[in-house]
Amino acid sequence: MTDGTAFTERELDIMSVLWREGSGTVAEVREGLAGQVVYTTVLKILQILEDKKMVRHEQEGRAYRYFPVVEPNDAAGHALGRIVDKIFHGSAELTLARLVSGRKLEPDEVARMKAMLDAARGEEDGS
Amino acid sequence: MTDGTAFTERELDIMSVLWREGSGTVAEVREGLAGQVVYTTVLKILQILEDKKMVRHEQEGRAYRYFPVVEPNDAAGHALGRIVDKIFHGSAELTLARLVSGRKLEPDEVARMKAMLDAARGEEDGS
DNA sequence: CACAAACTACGAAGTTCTTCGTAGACATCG
DNA sequence: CGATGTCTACGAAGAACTTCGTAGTTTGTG
Repeated sequence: MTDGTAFTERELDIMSVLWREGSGTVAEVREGLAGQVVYTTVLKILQILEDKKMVRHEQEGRAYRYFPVVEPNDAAGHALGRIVDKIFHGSAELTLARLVSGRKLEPDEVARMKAMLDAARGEEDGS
Repeated sequence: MTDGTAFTERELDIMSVLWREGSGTVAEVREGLAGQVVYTTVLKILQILEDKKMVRHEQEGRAYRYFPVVEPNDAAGHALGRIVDKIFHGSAELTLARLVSGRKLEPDEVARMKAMLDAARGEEDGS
Protein backbone atom coordinates (compact mmCIF):
# COMPACT_ATOMS: atom_id res chain seq x y z
CA MET A 1 0.00 0.00 0.00
CA THR A 2 2.24 2.69 -1.24
CA ASP A 3 -0.49 5.24 -0.99
CA GLY A 4 -2.59 6.40 1.86
CA THR A 5 -5.96 5.09 0.91
CA ALA A 6 -6.31 1.48 -0.09
CA PHE A 7 -8.60 -0.93 1.63
CA THR A 8 -8.72 -4.65 1.73
CA GLU A 9 -11.98 -6.44 1.30
CA ARG A 10 -12.95 -6.66 4.93
CA GLU A 11 -11.69 -3.22 5.75
CA LEU A 12 -13.84 -1.81 3.01
CA ASP A 13 -16.87 -3.67 4.31
CA ILE A 14 -16.39 -1.95 7.61
CA MET A 15 -15.63 1.49 6.20
CA SER A 16 -18.76 1.12 4.13
CA VAL A 17 -20.87 0.76 7.23
CA LEU A 18 -19.24 3.77 8.86
CA TRP A 19 -19.74 5.93 5.80
CA ARG A 20 -23.32 4.88 5.50
CA GLU A 21 -24.22 5.36 9.14
CA GLY A 22 -21.84 8.17 9.94
CA SER A 23 -20.35 6.32 12.90
CA GLY A 24 -20.76 3.17 14.89
CA THR A 25 -19.80 1.19 17.93
CA VAL A 26 -18.31 -2.22 17.40
CA ALA A 27 -21.68 -3.82 17.93
CA GLU A 28 -23.37 -1.44 15.52
CA VAL A 29 -20.83 -2.02 12.83
CA ARG A 30 -21.20 -5.73 13.31
CA GLU A 31 -24.95 -5.29 12.91
CA GLY A 32 -24.37 -3.33 9.73
CA LEU A 33 -22.42 -6.28 8.37
CA ALA A 34 -25.43 -8.49 8.91
CA GLY A 35 -23.68 -9.99 11.88
CA GLN A 36 -21.75 -12.50 9.87
CA VAL A 37 -18.49 -11.63 11.48
CA VAL A 38 -17.50 -12.34 15.04
CA TYR A 39 -17.44 -9.41 17.41
CA THR A 40 -13.74 -9.50 18.15
CA THR A 41 -12.89 -9.65 14.48
CA VAL A 42 -14.80 -6.46 13.82
CA LEU A 43 -13.04 -4.86 16.75
CA LYS A 44 -9.66 -6.03 15.54
CA ILE A 45 -10.15 -4.58 12.10
CA LEU A 46 -11.41 -1.32 13.52
CA GLN A 47 -8.23 -1.18 15.60
CA ILE A 48 -6.15 -1.84 12.52
CA LEU A 49 -8.03 0.86 10.63
CA GLU A 50 -7.41 3.21 13.50
CA ASP A 51 -3.74 2.35 13.37
CA LYS A 52 -3.78 3.31 9.72
CA LYS A 53 -5.53 6.57 10.57
CA MET A 54 -8.62 5.64 8.60
CA VAL A 55 -10.93 5.89 11.58
CA ARG A 56 -10.83 7.39 15.06
CA HIS A 57 -12.85 6.69 18.14
CA GLU A 58 -14.49 8.44 21.04
CA GLN A 59 -15.55 6.94 24.29
CA GLU A 60 -19.28 6.57 24.58
CA GLY A 61 -20.41 5.19 27.86
CA ARG A 62 -18.51 2.01 28.25
CA ALA A 63 -18.03 1.51 24.52
CA TYR A 64 -16.05 3.16 21.76
CA ARG A 65 -17.78 4.94 18.96
CA TYR A 66 -15.81 4.85 15.73
CA PHE A 67 -15.83 7.59 13.12
CA PRO A 68 -14.46 7.49 9.60
CA VAL A 69 -11.56 9.86 9.11
CA VAL A 70 -11.16 9.23 5.42
CA GLU A 71 -13.86 10.55 3.11
CA PRO A 72 -15.60 8.29 0.63
CA ASN A 73 -14.36 10.55 -2.13
CA ASP A 74 -10.75 9.97 -1.16
CA ALA A 75 -11.14 6.25 -1.02
CA ALA A 76 -13.01 6.22 -4.29
CA GLY A 77 -10.48 8.47 -5.95
CA HIS A 78 -7.77 6.00 -5.20
CA ALA A 79 -9.73 2.96 -6.21
CA LEU A 80 -11.16 4.55 -9.34
CA GLY A 81 -7.76 5.80 -10.38
CA ARG A 82 -6.53 2.27 -10.16
CA ILE A 83 -9.26 1.05 -12.46
CA VAL A 84 -9.01 3.85 -14.93
CA ASP A 85 -5.23 3.63 -15.13
CA LYS A 86 -4.59 -0.07 -15.00
CA ILE A 87 -7.65 -1.54 -16.64
CA PHE A 88 -8.69 1.15 -19.08
CA HIS A 89 -5.30 2.77 -19.50
CA GLY A 90 -6.51 6.21 -18.66
CA SER A 91 -9.81 6.34 -20.50
CA ALA A 92 -12.65 7.81 -18.46
CA GLU A 93 -14.87 7.09 -21.40
CA LEU A 94 -14.34 3.33 -21.32
CA THR A 95 -14.75 3.41 -17.58
CA LEU A 96 -18.08 5.14 -17.88
CA ALA A 97 -19.15 2.66 -20.52
CA ARG A 98 -18.57 -0.11 -18.05
CA LEU A 99 -20.13 1.82 -15.23
CA VAL A 100 -23.45 2.26 -16.95
CA SER A 101 -23.57 -0.98 -18.88
CA GLY A 102 -26.47 -3.07 -17.73
CA ARG A 103 -27.67 -0.31 -15.45
CA LYS A 104 -30.91 1.58 -15.74
CA LEU A 105 -30.71 5.25 -14.87
CA GLU A 106 -33.47 7.65 -13.97
CA PRO A 107 -34.03 10.51 -16.42
CA ASP A 108 -33.15 13.19 -13.86
CA GLU A 109 -30.09 11.24 -12.85
CA VAL A 110 -29.04 11.20 -16.48
CA ALA A 111 -29.64 14.92 -16.70
CA ARG A 112 -27.47 15.63 -13.70
CA MET A 113 -24.75 13.34 -14.96
CA LYS A 114 -24.72 15.11 -18.28
CA ALA A 115 -24.30 18.37 -16.47
CA MET A 116 -21.26 16.95 -14.71
CA LEU A 117 -19.79 15.99 -18.04
CA ASP A 118 -20.32 19.48 -19.34
CA ALA A 119 -18.60 20.87 -16.30
CA ALA A 120 -15.63 18.64 -16.99
CA ARG A 121 -15.40 19.60 -20.63
CA GLY A 122 -12.16 21.39 -21.32
CA GLU A 123 -12.01 24.66 -19.44
CA GLU A 124 -15.40 26.14 -19.01
CA ASP A 125 -16.58 29.52 -17.88
CA GLY A 126 -19.38 27.82 -16.03
CA SER A 127 -22.50 29.89 -16.52
CA MET B 1 -11.95 -13.77 -3.24
CA THR B 2 -15.47 -15.00 -3.25
CA ASP B 3 -15.91 -14.01 -6.82
CA GLY B 4 -14.08 -14.91 -9.93
CA THR B 5 -12.42 -11.69 -10.82
CA ALA B 6 -10.50 -9.84 -8.16
CA PHE B 7 -6.89 -8.89 -8.48
CA THR B 8 -4.32 -7.93 -5.96
CA GLU B 9 -2.06 -4.99 -6.60
CA ARG B 10 0.76 -6.86 -8.26
CA GLU B 11 -1.52 -9.12 -10.17
CA LEU B 12 -3.31 -6.12 -11.58
CA ASP B 13 -0.01 -4.54 -12.60
CA ILE B 14 0.72 -7.60 -14.63
CA MET B 15 -2.74 -7.99 -16.10
CA SER B 16 -2.53 -4.35 -17.08
CA VAL B 17 0.52 -5.03 -19.21
CA LEU B 18 -1.10 -8.01 -20.86
CA TRP B 19 -4.25 -6.09 -21.65
CA ARG B 20 -2.29 -3.21 -23.04
CA GLU B 21 0.05 -5.29 -25.18
CA GLY B 22 -2.26 -8.15 -25.92
CA SER B 23 0.21 -10.76 -24.74
CA GLY B 24 3.73 -11.06 -23.42
CA THR B 25 6.57 -13.34 -22.48
CA VAL B 26 7.86 -13.10 -18.96
CA ALA B 27 10.63 -10.82 -20.11
CA GLU B 28 8.24 -8.61 -22.04
CA VAL B 29 5.88 -8.26 -19.12
CA ARG B 30 8.79 -7.43 -16.90
CA GLU B 31 9.78 -4.74 -19.42
CA GLY B 32 6.24 -3.40 -19.34
CA LEU B 33 6.53 -3.00 -15.60
CA ALA B 34 9.58 -0.79 -16.09
CA GLY B 35 11.74 -3.67 -14.96
CA GLN B 36 11.35 -2.90 -11.29
CA VAL B 37 10.45 -6.45 -10.44
CA VAL B 38 12.75 -9.42 -10.51
CA TYR B 39 12.26 -11.88 -13.34
CA THR B 40 11.28 -14.83 -11.22
CA THR B 41 8.72 -12.78 -9.35
CA VAL B 42 6.97 -11.87 -12.57
CA LEU B 43 7.04 -15.51 -13.60
CA LYS B 44 5.66 -16.62 -10.27
CA ILE B 45 2.74 -14.25 -10.43
CA LEU B 46 2.00 -15.22 -13.99
CA GLN B 47 1.92 -18.82 -12.81
CA ILE B 48 -0.43 -17.90 -10.01
CA LEU B 49 -2.63 -16.00 -12.45
CA GLU B 50 -2.63 -19.02 -14.69
CA ASP B 51 -3.63 -21.15 -11.77
CA LYS B 52 -6.56 -18.83 -11.23
CA LYS B 53 -7.45 -19.08 -14.90
CA MET B 54 -6.85 -15.41 -15.50
CA VAL B 55 -4.16 -16.00 -18.12
CA ARG B 56 -3.01 -18.89 -20.30
CA HIS B 57 0.22 -19.52 -22.11
CA GLU B 58 1.53 -20.91 -25.34
CA GLN B 59 5.01 -22.11 -26.03
CA GLU B 60 6.98 -19.74 -28.18
CA GLY B 61 10.41 -21.00 -29.02
CA ARG B 62 11.95 -21.72 -25.68
CA ALA B 63 9.77 -19.27 -23.81
CA TYR B 64 6.12 -19.05 -22.81
CA ARG B 65 3.90 -16.35 -24.20
CA TYR B 66 1.12 -15.39 -21.82
CA PHE B 67 -2.33 -14.23 -22.88
CA PRO B 68 -5.04 -12.67 -20.78
CA VAL B 69 -8.10 -14.88 -20.48
CA VAL B 70 -10.18 -12.40 -18.53
CA GLU B 71 -11.40 -9.31 -20.32
CA PRO B 72 -10.78 -5.85 -18.97
CA ASN B 73 -14.52 -5.33 -18.84
CA ASP B 74 -14.98 -8.26 -16.52
CA ALA B 75 -12.25 -7.18 -14.18
CA ALA B 76 -13.57 -3.63 -14.20
CA GLY B 77 -17.11 -4.74 -13.62
CA HIS B 78 -16.10 -6.42 -10.44
CA ALA B 79 -13.91 -3.63 -9.19
CA LEU B 80 -16.37 -0.90 -10.16
CA GLY B 81 -19.22 -2.74 -8.54
CA ARG B 82 -17.23 -2.81 -5.35
CA ILE B 83 -16.76 0.94 -5.45
CA VAL B 84 -20.29 1.79 -6.42
CA ASP B 85 -21.78 -0.51 -3.81
CA LYS B 86 -19.48 -0.08 -0.87
CA ILE B 87 -18.30 3.48 -1.22
CA PHE B 88 -21.19 5.19 -2.93
CA HIS B 89 -23.92 2.83 -1.78
CA GLY B 90 -25.18 2.12 -5.24
CA SER B 91 -25.11 5.57 -6.78
CA ALA B 92 -23.68 5.64 -10.28
CA GLU B 93 -24.15 9.37 -10.17
CA LEU B 94 -21.80 9.92 -7.25
CA THR B 95 -19.33 7.55 -8.81
CA LEU B 96 -19.34 9.54 -12.03
CA ALA B 97 -18.91 12.73 -10.07
CA ARG B 98 -15.75 11.35 -8.59
CA LEU B 99 -14.63 9.91 -11.88
CA VAL B 100 -14.68 13.21 -13.71
CA SER B 101 -13.69 15.48 -10.86
CA GLY B 102 -10.41 17.15 -11.63
CA ARG B 103 -10.34 15.61 -15.07
CA LYS B 104 -10.44 17.46 -18.34
CA LEU B 105 -12.43 15.79 -21.07
CA GLU B 106 -12.35 16.38 -24.79
CA PRO B 107 -15.55 17.73 -26.31
CA ASP B 108 -16.10 14.66 -28.48
CA GLU B 109 -15.40 12.41 -25.54
CA VAL B 110 -18.09 14.27 -23.63
CA ALA B 111 -20.45 13.86 -26.53
CA ARG B 112 -19.90 10.13 -26.68
CA MET B 113 -20.27 9.79 -22.94
CA LYS B 114 -23.57 11.64 -23.05
CA ALA B 115 -24.75 9.25 -25.70
CA MET B 116 -23.92 6.38 -23.37
CA LEU B 117 -25.98 7.97 -20.64
CA ASP B 118 -28.90 8.34 -22.99
CA ALA B 119 -28.61 4.70 -23.91
CA ALA B 120 -28.75 3.77 -20.24
CA ARG B 121 -31.77 5.93 -19.54
CA GLY B 122 -34.72 3.79 -18.54
CA GLU B 123 -35.86 1.59 -21.38
CA GLU B 124 -35.43 3.35 -24.64
CA ASP B 125 -36.65 2.59 -28.11
CA GLY B 126 -33.28 3.74 -29.31
CA SER B 127 -33.65 5.75 -32.51
C1' DC C 1 -20.04 -9.08 48.05
C1' DA C 2 -20.73 -12.30 44.19
C1' DC C 3 -22.18 -12.90 39.64
C1' DA C 4 -23.40 -11.85 35.04
C1' DA C 5 -23.18 -8.83 31.06
C1' DA C 6 -20.89 -5.80 27.89
C1' DC C 7 -16.76 -4.11 26.56
C1' DT C 8 -11.65 -3.81 25.00
C1' DA C 9 -6.87 -5.83 24.68
C1' DC C 10 -3.83 -9.22 23.20
C1' DG C 11 -1.90 -12.77 20.82
C1' DA C 12 -1.92 -17.06 18.16
C1' DA C 13 -2.98 -19.42 13.89
C1' DG C 14 -4.19 -20.09 9.11
C1' DT C 15 -4.16 -18.10 4.58
C1' DT C 16 -2.69 -15.31 0.82
C1' DC C 17 0.57 -12.20 -1.46
C1' DT C 18 5.00 -11.08 -2.84
C1' DT C 19 9.69 -11.58 -3.32
C1' DC C 20 13.69 -13.95 -4.39
C1' DG C 21 17.35 -17.60 -4.42
C1' DT C 22 18.59 -21.86 -6.31
C1' DA C 23 18.27 -25.64 -9.39
C1' DG C 24 17.31 -27.91 -13.68
C1' DA C 25 16.50 -27.96 -18.86
C1' DC C 26 18.05 -26.72 -23.20
C1' DA C 27 20.39 -24.41 -26.89
C1' DT C 28 24.35 -21.80 -28.71
C1' DC C 29 29.14 -20.60 -29.27
C1' DG C 30 33.96 -21.09 -29.02
C1' DC D 1 32.99 -31.00 -25.25
C1' DG D 2 32.35 -27.35 -21.87
C1' DA D 3 30.99 -22.76 -20.68
C1' DT D 4 27.40 -19.36 -21.04
C1' DG D 5 22.88 -17.51 -21.51
C1' DT D 6 17.94 -17.88 -21.38
C1' DC D 7 14.25 -20.12 -19.83
C1' DT D 8 10.87 -22.51 -16.28
C1' DA D 9 10.08 -24.97 -11.74
C1' DC D 10 10.14 -25.10 -6.96
C1' DG D 11 10.34 -23.83 -2.41
C1' DA D 12 11.43 -20.82 1.45
C1' DA D 13 10.63 -16.58 3.90
C1' DG D 14 8.58 -12.34 5.37
C1' DA D 15 4.61 -9.43 5.48
C1' DA D 16 -0.23 -8.48 5.61
C1' DC D 17 -5.08 -10.00 6.31
C1' DT D 18 -8.48 -12.26 8.80
C1' DT D 19 -10.34 -14.91 12.21
C1' DC D 20 -11.12 -16.17 16.76
C1' DG D 21 -10.17 -17.69 21.63
C1' DT D 22 -8.99 -16.06 26.05
C1' DA D 23 -8.21 -12.73 29.52
C1' DG D 24 -9.01 -8.51 31.89
C1' DT D 25 -11.96 -4.32 33.02
C1' DT D 26 -16.02 -2.10 34.29
C1' DT D 27 -20.94 -1.71 35.34
C1' DG D 28 -25.19 -3.21 37.01
C1' DT D 29 -28.14 -6.52 39.89
C1' DG D 30 -29.58 -9.39 43.54
